[in-house]
Amino acid sequence: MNDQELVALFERTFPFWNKLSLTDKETMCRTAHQVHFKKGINIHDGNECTGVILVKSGSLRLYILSEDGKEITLYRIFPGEMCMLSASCVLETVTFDVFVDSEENSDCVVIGGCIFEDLSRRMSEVKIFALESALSRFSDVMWVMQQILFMSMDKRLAIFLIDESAKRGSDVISLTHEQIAKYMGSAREVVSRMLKYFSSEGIVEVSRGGIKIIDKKRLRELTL
Amino acid sequence: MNDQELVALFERTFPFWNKLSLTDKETMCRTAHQVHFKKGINIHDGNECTGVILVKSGSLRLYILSEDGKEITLYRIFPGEMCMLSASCVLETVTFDVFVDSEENSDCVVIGGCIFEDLSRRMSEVKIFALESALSRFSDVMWVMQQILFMSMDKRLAIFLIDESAKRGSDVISLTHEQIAKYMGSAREVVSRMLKYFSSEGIVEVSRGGIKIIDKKRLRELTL
DNA sequence: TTATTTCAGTGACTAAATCACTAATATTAA
DNA sequence: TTAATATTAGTGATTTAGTCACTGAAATAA
Repeated sequence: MNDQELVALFERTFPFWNKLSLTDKETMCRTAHQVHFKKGINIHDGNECTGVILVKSGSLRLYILSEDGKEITLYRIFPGEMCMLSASCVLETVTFDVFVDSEENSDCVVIGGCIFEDLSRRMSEVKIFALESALSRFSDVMWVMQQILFMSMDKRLAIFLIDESAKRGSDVISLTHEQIAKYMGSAREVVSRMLKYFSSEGIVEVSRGGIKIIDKKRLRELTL
Repeated sequence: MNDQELVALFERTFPFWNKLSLTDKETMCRTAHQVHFKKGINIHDGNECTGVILVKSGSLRLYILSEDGKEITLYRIFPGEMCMLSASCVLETVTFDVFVDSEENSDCVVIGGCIFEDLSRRMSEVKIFALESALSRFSDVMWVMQQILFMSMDKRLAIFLIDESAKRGSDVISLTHEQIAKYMGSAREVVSRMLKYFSSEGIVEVSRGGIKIIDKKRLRELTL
């Protein structure tokens, strides 16, 4: 990715881009790291301030982690999207630890925390953008929490499968039960058993590493 | 509460107060409602934009509600604190519904949503304040979620009792099992049973409408 | 004092998570 | 091409927490 492409990326990601001084623009371009993350590695672990991560390709998963290793996926970050919560130093009001993993081989641009922090201190537009970005994820997280806290497993799994199939534009979902459980904040065995039930009802067809939706109508009914 | 007191309240609540124009200050004072809420009534229900609520006395409870009536308390608001999430129109990025009840007879000052909205559109300081206020609650909510999702009931109850006793500065906690269950996002029966167990272990003493902490050391150990 | 409401106790049941293990399928290395 | 290893899935048993349906005790109001 050359400088021109980087500027174009920043321009469409940051609404404040054109209000920046030339020096600031230059600094951002110069200090931005282009990083490739291999599938399955940890990118951010709540301790250091990794910075603002823009996803060019692949996808990231942001989650919270319990002492005994249980993970709850808060949301996933797809190409064109951004991860603001990994820039904890920019957002002093955010005090909980999040973890970010790459789900696939992912190409990202990382803007160092202190660069962004400095910018946000000097320019209210930048600060507002950072706060709004973080806050909009609050709503995503609350949707996840409402699902976990209020909905039955069959409904949640149905919602997940419908969403996933829509997102991929395919009736085949290539995920292991383990992965699905992680995304849903549940356990593999629970997902396996529920999929077996769905399968016995002719709603899906399960095979190693994949689920095929057979009866989308029935699945939709389960989401109501 | 007279005008002078109102100004003093605004001054210590809103860091942007002194940057407001005289007209804006005047508008805020004139339009602010002083409201008394009776114990146990619903103040905000996610539909309308109630506005920014400042608590002078009493306390409010902010919670989410499931379709079948289950409540999860996100946080409580005490004198000197403020509720920004009830001003949904100011925060377009917040899309989930919250409910607010008065826990006790409470005296509040309510600033209409549109007044605050107008202000936050014109002045970035106000917008930043609104966003930061909302975002700082994000962290509170995540702490609640981590408790519900990751901790066992005995640990959670121990934490709750320790917190509550510290907050009241007393070893006697005057709450019903029902109330405790609501605060903890659990069920009355579960709380009752766990309190019975604590009581059998000599950690607490339970009586109608109250719990007395006997062995704070043991209770603290449970929170680890 | 009685009636009603509020609060707490309890057994039975259910959902989901956890544990401990087996079996099947892929992948890698010899 | 096997054999070895790793990954993925299946399953019964157990535990935890939440739900349901009910009883009884205590407080408050009529």
